[in-house]
Amino acid sequence: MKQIDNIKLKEQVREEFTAYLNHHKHRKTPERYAILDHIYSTKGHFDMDNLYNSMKQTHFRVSRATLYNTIELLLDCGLVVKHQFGANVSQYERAYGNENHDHLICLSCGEVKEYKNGNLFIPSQQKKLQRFKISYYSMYIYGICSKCLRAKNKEEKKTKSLENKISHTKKK
Amino acid sequence: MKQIDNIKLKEQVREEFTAYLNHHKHRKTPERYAILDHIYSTKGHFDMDNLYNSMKQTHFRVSRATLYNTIELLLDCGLVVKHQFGANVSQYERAYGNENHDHLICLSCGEVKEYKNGNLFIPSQQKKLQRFKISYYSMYIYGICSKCLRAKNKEEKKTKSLENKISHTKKK
DNA sequence: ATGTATGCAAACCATTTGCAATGAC
DNA sequence: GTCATTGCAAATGGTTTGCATACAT
Repeated sequence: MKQIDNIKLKEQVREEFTAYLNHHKHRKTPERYAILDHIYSTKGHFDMDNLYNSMKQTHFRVSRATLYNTIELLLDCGLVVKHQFGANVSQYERAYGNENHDHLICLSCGEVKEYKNGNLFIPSQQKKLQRFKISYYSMYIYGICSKCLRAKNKEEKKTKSLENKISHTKKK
Repeated sequence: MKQIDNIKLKEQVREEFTAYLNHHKHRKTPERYAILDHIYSTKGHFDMDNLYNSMKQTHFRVSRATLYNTIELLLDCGLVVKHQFGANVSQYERAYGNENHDHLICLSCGEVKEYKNGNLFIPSQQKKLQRFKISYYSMYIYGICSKCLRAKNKEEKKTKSLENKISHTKKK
């Protein structure tokens, strides 16, 4: 069932890409379709290194240069979205058939989690932006994740009990 | 009047920074305060090159290494916010006393505009994020700005009239 | 046949790092 | 006096670029 959905999705996406390539008079090379297909074969975020390595393992290896070229096209036609959370590498994510979601980024460990918001982007706000044609938006919420919070609390407890001991000793 | 406000703001910010430095047992060097002061002397976005060059022109020159060191501290204590819109350089922005706003980023010309939203971040949503302690958030809205939209429309009109002429000629 | 797209390797450039000298504590 | 911080210069590494070759049109 899900399998079938994904095949359908891939077809739709391929068509959209073809339309884009035609309209802009770009060539329809096998590399470009292979990359698109590969990106739409997995969910979640990826970076160029991920993509390069995982494609190398398939029968279709493409150069890094082509990867960068093609991702540029995919960004331009809106099939892929680019993120730059604090780290040095850019992260990418497929955009078609991908529900809009925010990103929770932990400032401590750097982990990025998706968070499906309700309908954050209220139509009334779109009105105010008449003079700006919105393609998409990204919401990044920075903070401390539960795991790091717990670790931090532990740490503080330790420090406090240590401080108490010291002041206790001093009093003596 | 505004002058005075800014002086007050700078004082508050300096105090907050001092508290942070004390708490983390970092040294209170003149460079660090000079950088903080400089950042809070101007509004809007800046990148490291901007900052470096504009500080070079004042009596207080600091090295790039120190700039990067200090900005790290300022990010950590929340006095500065970092943005990575599509370009290769990171953009920074002072965070204290700076109303929360979204960023409209033009995919065509790369211009970044601020957009003061209402209260986008509704308390009810915070509830759902109990397990994540929010420090701040960034909303990036990508699209085409009014200037580029107009340019694009013009272009398309031109192309169409040209196409018409050609098909007209062919018919003949 | 033409010229765009690919792959490779070199170049680029923002950021990071190593280390000697400085100065905050 | 001690050791964190500064400044300089070199290193790093993701991304871009130049160019010869391949191949979509």
